[in-house]
Amino acid sequence: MQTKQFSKILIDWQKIHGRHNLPWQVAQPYARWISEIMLQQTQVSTVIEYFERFMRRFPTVQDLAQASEDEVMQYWSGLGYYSRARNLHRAAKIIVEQLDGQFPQTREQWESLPGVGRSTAAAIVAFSFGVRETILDGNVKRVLMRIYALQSSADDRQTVKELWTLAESLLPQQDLDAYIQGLMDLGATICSRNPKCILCPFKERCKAFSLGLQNDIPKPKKRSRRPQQERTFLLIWCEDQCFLQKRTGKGVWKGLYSLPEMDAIKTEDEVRDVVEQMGLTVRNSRELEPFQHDFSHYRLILHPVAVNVTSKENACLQGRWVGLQDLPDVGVPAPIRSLLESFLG
DNA sequence: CACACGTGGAC
DNA sequence: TGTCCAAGTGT
Repeated sequence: MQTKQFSKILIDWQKIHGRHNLPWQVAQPYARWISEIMLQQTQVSTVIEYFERFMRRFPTVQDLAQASEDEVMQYWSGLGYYSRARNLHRAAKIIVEQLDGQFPQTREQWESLPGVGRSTAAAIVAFSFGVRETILDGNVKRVLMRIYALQSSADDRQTVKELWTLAESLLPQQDLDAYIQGLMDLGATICSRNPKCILCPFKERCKAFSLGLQNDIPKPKKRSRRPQQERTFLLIWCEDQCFLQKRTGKGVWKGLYSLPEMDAIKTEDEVRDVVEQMGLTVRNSRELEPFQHDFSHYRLILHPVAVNVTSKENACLQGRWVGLQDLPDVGVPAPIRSLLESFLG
């Protein structure tokens, strides 16, 4: 297929059937940057509310740079992949303090900021400044691999390299934003995992469709079985508040507030000992129903133990006490939020 | 370079 | 219930 023909079909389709009223569809680098980061590995329908709330609280890069990390995490709470929020905050400080509040205007400059890779950088400069750069996200990979019937794995190093080259070669001279948006819209709404080929503007030209291979491309990636981990979570509570600690070490949920944890499944007595060692006096305790939470790379079985203590006063305790009313103002992992809401509510 | 990094929805 | 995976990046 000719480059010009490919882009014309896509742009014509996008203008009629694509998405035009998403809240970040403005030619402003700040809004584009925030939305692109939020949209990494996250669906549009999930992002919309987060984006609008985030932009109300941090309308400019200066507002974001000046905010505390805790507050940024609060606004990201529930979205997942929290390194995105930490990197976003770091990058905002760099833009304000080192770049004099001026946004980069090239893909390479954006890529040097934390959390911004090639595809995100390309989307930001293309949508904000009309720079002729291509993206290559999951949508674009799927669309191109099907249209050209590329049967290798979408993660294959050589294939990815070829896809970047192919995507660049297909870039039009006009209507760049409709074209890029069209690639993503087509991938998200038509050329999805279970493609709706009948509705596709490329149905007469798609090699995968003509070969009946649309459901086999791209090849699903083989995933090793998830290991399972059991951990005990301490609901230390007093007067309608629970004790939370900020997670700082390696592993998931860094930067969020969560319950103190212990390895493996602990008995009530072991938990009470630990709480007493924290300098608190235990009034009583009880085990709550265990539940599971799946991460992309492992399964966690949470064993909550509620421990009622006599006082919140303790100088050696590093953390904060949180009640149901405060919960919306704290960055908390999704399953912990759900546990706290049911326990405190 | 394979793996860590979250969550919720689709099937 | 299991599995896949959605506008990827960092290490």
